[in-house]
Amino acid sequence: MTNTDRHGLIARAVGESGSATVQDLAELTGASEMTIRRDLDTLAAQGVLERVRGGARTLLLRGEEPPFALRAREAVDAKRRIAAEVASLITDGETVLLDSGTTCLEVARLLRQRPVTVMPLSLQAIHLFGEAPGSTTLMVPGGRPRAAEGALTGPLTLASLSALRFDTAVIGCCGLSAAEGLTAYDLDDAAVKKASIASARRVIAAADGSKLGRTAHAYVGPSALLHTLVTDSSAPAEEVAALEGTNTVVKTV
Amino acid sequence: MTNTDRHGLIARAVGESGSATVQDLAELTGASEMTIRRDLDTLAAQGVLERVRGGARTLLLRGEEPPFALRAREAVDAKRRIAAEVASLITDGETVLLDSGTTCLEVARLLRQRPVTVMPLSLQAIHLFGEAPGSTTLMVPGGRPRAAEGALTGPLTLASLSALRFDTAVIGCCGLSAAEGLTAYDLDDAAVKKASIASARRVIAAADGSKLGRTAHAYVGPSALLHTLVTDSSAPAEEVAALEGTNTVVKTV
DNA sequence: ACTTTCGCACAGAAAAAATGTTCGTTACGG
DNA sequence: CCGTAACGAACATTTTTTCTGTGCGAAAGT
Repeated sequence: MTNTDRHGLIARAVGESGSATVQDLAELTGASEMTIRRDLDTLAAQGVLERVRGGARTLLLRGEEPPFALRAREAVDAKRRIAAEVASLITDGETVLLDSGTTCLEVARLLRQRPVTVMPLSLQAIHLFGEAPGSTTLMVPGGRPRAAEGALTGPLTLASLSALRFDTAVIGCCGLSAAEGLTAYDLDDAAVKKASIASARRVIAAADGSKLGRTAHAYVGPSALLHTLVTDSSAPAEEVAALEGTNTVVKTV
Repeated sequence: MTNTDRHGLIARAVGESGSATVQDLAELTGASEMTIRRDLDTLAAQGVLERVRGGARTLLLRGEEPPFALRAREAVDAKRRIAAEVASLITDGETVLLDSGTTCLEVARLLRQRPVTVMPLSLQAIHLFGEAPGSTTLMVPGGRPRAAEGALTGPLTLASLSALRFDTAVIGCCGLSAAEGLTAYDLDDAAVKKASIASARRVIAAADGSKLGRTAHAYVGPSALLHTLVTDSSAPAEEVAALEGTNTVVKTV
């Protein structure tokens, strides 16, 4: 049991039951209470949960966007596979616009060292490219970083997007359905996605199955804007069929 | 002797004599040749020196800008002191534009956790703020990162600057004299500095003594544009006097 | 006032990084 | 084409760092 495993266990336990005491978690993981306290502090700092005296409480159940650190723990395998497929759809030499979100971050990992021009819309992805200046050309959009992930939003971001054109935009989403279209948790985020789609010749959406058929608050646009959707086999079949009816190519990995 | 010490020794040895063999360096540092090879690979990746068969060669003596990783090793103390003084000149609540360069990076370290709004012009500084989202508000400018430091330049950067106004701009420079004005190594960099100065109400230059009286290729503007100059005691006295004659307040730390 | 929880400080344990050695492979100079 | 020096991969060892548990006094809640 590594510390990361334990963190995962704790995050899941707290997330499922809504809250947990330090004692419970110590018993569950086999670690000492002191260790659990340290873990909880760490996870609280990451925005995974909220620290309360005696234990911890989940941050969900409030209609808010799940914290990035929490989302990053979910469906990692599916995201990796989806990202691999997306990366394979991108040809060397292309200019690529990379949206924020955990799936797109995986795509960023795969694009490193490849001869493409990339403009990522999150600080985390920018870090990835900035640290290993390989054959990839990096463009940084302006903006104000939002939340733990550092998703760039605001007028500067929109201005940067409107000044450029891309071969491909890789878009993540919080909700997607043929009926309700593409939706995001945050209005600013939605505006950025809208502008991203507008400045790319080809739009690839990367969304694991849990996103399909779901609708979030902020509307981005109709699903017909997407040229390709890459998802996994957990996607609801009827939703996939409906999306294919709107001229979107659906690839299931 | 830590590995960092050894890296410093190697960098200095190669820098002074122009080149060195693996054997020489192994003898000098007391480490094995394998370790030296690994060190040289590391330093080469950082852009401190160039790897050649049998040893390493300096990257200087070619009229180019000294690599960032090399500059970062020089005059660290002076830079820290200068940065501390600059940070003390900035009031809580201000909006601050932070130029690229090693000295400004030190200022960035000191501004973390302080309640100010900062827009750094280098990726390295953006990383600093991005990782510890304290009470500091971060703004990211657009642009193309240049060189190892990730100094942002280009039309996107200029557009970001022209869209905003700042209370204070902290400017680093490669050369500064009362007669020749403010100069930079790179034309793009100079353009960014020019725009930075234009969009700030107050301009603070941070330059250790070695920069004063020196002139680089790209002209930014007259020294009178600077409201305050923070430098250290190694600055040539006549140059300091001349700058004070152009309405610039000079602070020596 | 009493109990529980916290978190610091230290010591030991575990993990990670750095280093040295060996040895087969590769590049350069005759 | 061969010999020599240099290189770098793989492994063992050492060093450093990080993680973890325990004891104890302080702080928070009841």
